[in-house]
Amino acid sequence: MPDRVPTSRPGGRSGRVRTAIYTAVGELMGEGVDKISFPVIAERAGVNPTTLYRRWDDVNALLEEVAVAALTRDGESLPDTGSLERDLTEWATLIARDITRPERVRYLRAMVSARVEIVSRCVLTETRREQAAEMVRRAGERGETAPTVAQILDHVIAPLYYRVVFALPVDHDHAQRLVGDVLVMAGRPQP
Amino acid sequence: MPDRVPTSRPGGRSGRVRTAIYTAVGELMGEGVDKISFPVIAERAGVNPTTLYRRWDDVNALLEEVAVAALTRDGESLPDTGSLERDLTEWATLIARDITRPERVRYLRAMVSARVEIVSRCVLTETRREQAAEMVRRAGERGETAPTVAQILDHVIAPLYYRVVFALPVDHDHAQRLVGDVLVMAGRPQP
DNA sequence: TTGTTAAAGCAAAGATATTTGCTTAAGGTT
DNA sequence: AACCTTAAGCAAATATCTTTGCTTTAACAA
Repeated sequence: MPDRVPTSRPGGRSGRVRTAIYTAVGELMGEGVDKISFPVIAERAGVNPTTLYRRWDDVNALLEEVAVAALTRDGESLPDTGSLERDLTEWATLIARDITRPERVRYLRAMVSARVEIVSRCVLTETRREQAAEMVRRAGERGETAPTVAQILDHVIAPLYYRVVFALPVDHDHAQRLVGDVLVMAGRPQP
Repeated sequence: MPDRVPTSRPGGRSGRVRTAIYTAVGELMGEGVDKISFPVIAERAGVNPTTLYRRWDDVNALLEEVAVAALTRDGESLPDTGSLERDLTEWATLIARDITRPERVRYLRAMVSARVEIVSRCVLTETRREQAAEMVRRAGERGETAPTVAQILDHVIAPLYYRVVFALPVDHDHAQRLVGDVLVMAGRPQP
């Protein structure tokens, strides 16, 4: 073999350490600790601070990574009830329940905060866009008139996130009302 | 005189110092500086760091104060064109232009960030609510059918802020489309 | 197994941030 | 103008974070 390719090694210890760090961040976020620094995270994770300094540029980079991981792995399977109204209502209700959980709120706020990469924020919104598109597609196949994907994002997703982020009340009734509203626009000619 | 009531004294030097600090924060925010600490702000303001430590609990408290001040004093007078559609369109367009300015985006993100007092966030949303209520009231007086205030907040304001906060495009056309959408719901029976 | 190497631990040095006691400046009052 | 008081400035002490060179551990390949 002429050359040795340096191999990265994600398994084993490195993986365990990363898991410990992610868990520590999650705990601290959930507890509302407001002085989240590398030394603090390291202590909670039972890991040497140097490891954090070597692996991430700064605390925000780490927070971003954890937040994306937490916010994108949603076990929620997409509703498929045979009716767009019911699909949207279930979907919106699930999202409402999900993003009002305290750690989720903190993650969301962290994602939004100044120094997080724009691409990471797009990952979040992109997931919702794909889900909405899928439900609209199915509705179209059934011959239902449906709002556009943009309308669903603007009038169902946006209000939910807006309210969470600005600490306004969010619940099932609200989610349902949003869906009712957006369905009224279904088929409205787009300029 | 049996007792001396300690008097606060907002005028003069204290006021100048506070102004210098607010200005410094505004500049640093606008420049995208990401290591905003008391020492950094103090240097920019030409003020002693101790003053900051004595006046605010931490950097976030100060940032919050400045952000609220910046976001609530909007010179925008409320549109009053004689038509709800035009009022809303002008209003939404103004807001869109306003909140997409780089410093505003940073202030918004700062407001949203984890450690800001909930009451402060309410100040922001409350202003918008009052403006919407006023326009709806006028529309009612003219006998126009109008969406509810909640609908305007959910379907016009929320999408604008959502998009800004998640780094999605916002412009006049978008604002106009939102207004068109919300007007379709005008008069829809609320559950 | 055994060797190689990426990544973690350790410890000391360096840089920043934060606190604290005291001094000085300047509004506001008499 | 002379005084009292709040708040700012200053400087030294302290705590916390961040970097760095070196050592040790343990995953992976031969």
